[in-house]
Amino acid sequence: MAEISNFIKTIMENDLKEGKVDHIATRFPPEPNAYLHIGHARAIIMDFELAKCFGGKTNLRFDDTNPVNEGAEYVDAIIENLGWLGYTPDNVFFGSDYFEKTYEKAVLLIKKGLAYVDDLSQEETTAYRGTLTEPGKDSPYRNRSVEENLRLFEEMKEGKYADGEKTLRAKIDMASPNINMRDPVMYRILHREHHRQGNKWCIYPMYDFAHPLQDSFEGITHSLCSIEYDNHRPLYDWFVEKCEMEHVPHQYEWGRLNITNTIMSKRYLRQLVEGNYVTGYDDPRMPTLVGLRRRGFTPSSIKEFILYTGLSRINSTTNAVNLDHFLMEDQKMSAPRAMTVMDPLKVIIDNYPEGQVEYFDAPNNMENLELGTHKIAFSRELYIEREDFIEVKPNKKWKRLALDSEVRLMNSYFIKAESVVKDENGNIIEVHASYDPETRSGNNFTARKPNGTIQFVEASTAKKAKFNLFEPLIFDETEETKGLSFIDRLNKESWIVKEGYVEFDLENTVPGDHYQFMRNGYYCTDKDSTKEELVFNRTCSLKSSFKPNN
RNA sequence: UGGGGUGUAGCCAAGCGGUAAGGCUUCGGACUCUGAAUCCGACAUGCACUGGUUCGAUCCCGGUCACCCCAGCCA
Repeated sequence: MAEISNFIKTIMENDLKEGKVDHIATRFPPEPNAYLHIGHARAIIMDFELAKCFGGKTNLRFDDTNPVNEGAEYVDAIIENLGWLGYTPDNVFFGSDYFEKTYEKAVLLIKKGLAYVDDLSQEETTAYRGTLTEPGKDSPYRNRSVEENLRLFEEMKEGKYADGEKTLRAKIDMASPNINMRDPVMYRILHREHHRQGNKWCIYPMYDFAHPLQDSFEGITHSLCSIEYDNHRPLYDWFVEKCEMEHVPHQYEWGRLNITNTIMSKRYLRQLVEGNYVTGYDDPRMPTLVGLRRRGFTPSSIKEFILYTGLSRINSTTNAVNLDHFLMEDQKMSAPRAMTVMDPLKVIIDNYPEGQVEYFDAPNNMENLELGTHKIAFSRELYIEREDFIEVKPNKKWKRLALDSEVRLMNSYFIKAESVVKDENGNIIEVHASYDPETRSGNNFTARKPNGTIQFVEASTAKKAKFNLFEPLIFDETEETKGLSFIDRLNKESWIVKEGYVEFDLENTVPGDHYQFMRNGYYCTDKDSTKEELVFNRTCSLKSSFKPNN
């Protein structure tokens, strides 16, 4: 695995060296309200790998301080995804586990005169906050006595007030140029059932108040988050200090990772699912972990991608080919290689005995012979890829089949195309060819060089298959689509299904199996496969230096 | 327009005062029972721009420009 190296690691090294910390502890804090995607994978991998570098620990902490959208089904999915990536948290905690302790800290702040109960409505709060360029003004309730605040907060907790009627706010500075410091709300009233706490609470702490406390309770040393929280760091530090936290965690930010032409925001992902633009969160075109998995991405390919991509404080958009590269790197020595025909054209070997079928032993992976061999059938009737045949060779660079020229059928014989049969519209429906027994695979035949090597499948034994050829969801970014909503920019032609054949050997394949279908690229068996027909998702293509025009 | 963050090649990204790592992409060439893979080779006199300090600046200082984030009782 690639060695991890980035500015956060340097910070950790220095903190350790300078004695600022004596251990490293990180946490991955998802809110259980969405499926994890590749962006989360980066956070997970960084949190775990960075801690691992120093023999530290990493907690999984569900940030469930807002009962509105959160649910247990996401908890299980997140734990499962983490396991898939190969990580076992040292602890699994819930932010809601700390509600009692968090409440006590809020009381402490009230007692210190640093928090107050506010009666302003939501609209009024917004108005009082001021704008980016104008300072806010103090709430008329800002100077209530400690006793009154204590009583009111207690009453909030007891459910005496309706949602939105009151809030608990930190008393900081309504004129701060940093809007996050203008008396942020610490607690809001929400008469909602919590997925773990039930109806025990009707006040819930806000992220800004809860998060630093949770980090402290757990002894987190380096609290890593994305760059948009940069503005919240002063507040994070303020709460840690004013709440007199024994352990002092620190927040560090990094830039978000985007992939070209895909959408990562949970809101948009949800729209794609709910609008039936995709078949679900595990649609192979989705950037979710379950989607990538179904498409054929492996945990190690994702890890390598993340580790090689690195990180900085810049929000970056990596080209999707980078992802493909690491998948291919991961698969090339381990995925069995097999022949397929996705757009079949019948070839009849006229000089091959009718009714005879012979079998060849083909290596599963020419570069890794340890993977063993499989049987390839050969007979008088075969299918080749339609694009691998042309009547008249366009130029000397054409490396496929053409009339009067010879190619090697991979793992079997040389064949020479002799004539074609066309239908009434002039389309080629059959190619007649001859084979040369001398050129049998394994004979080390060197007397002639073939024009090239192409794939084939034996007609009577091949199994039907469907190939989902698609791009990950593409969101056009052109001049014409500028300003359109993301859903209107969605390229709906991004899923092409081809119906063809695979070698019958793949009959015993299981959903999730990986193959390289030679020049067609890497594929993964889909769960939609049936006994009659296998379904494959293209995971990534190979590079091709073939240009049809040269 | 207040505050904060960030600008190193087509895309990521190291570098933190001593003369621009690495990966991906791209382009040549060799090899090939995959037009793949592999192997060789090429690819920033330049670090947003501009002044200054210095023997020396991508690194330090000043100015300018561009992009991103912040006005939820979301996280």
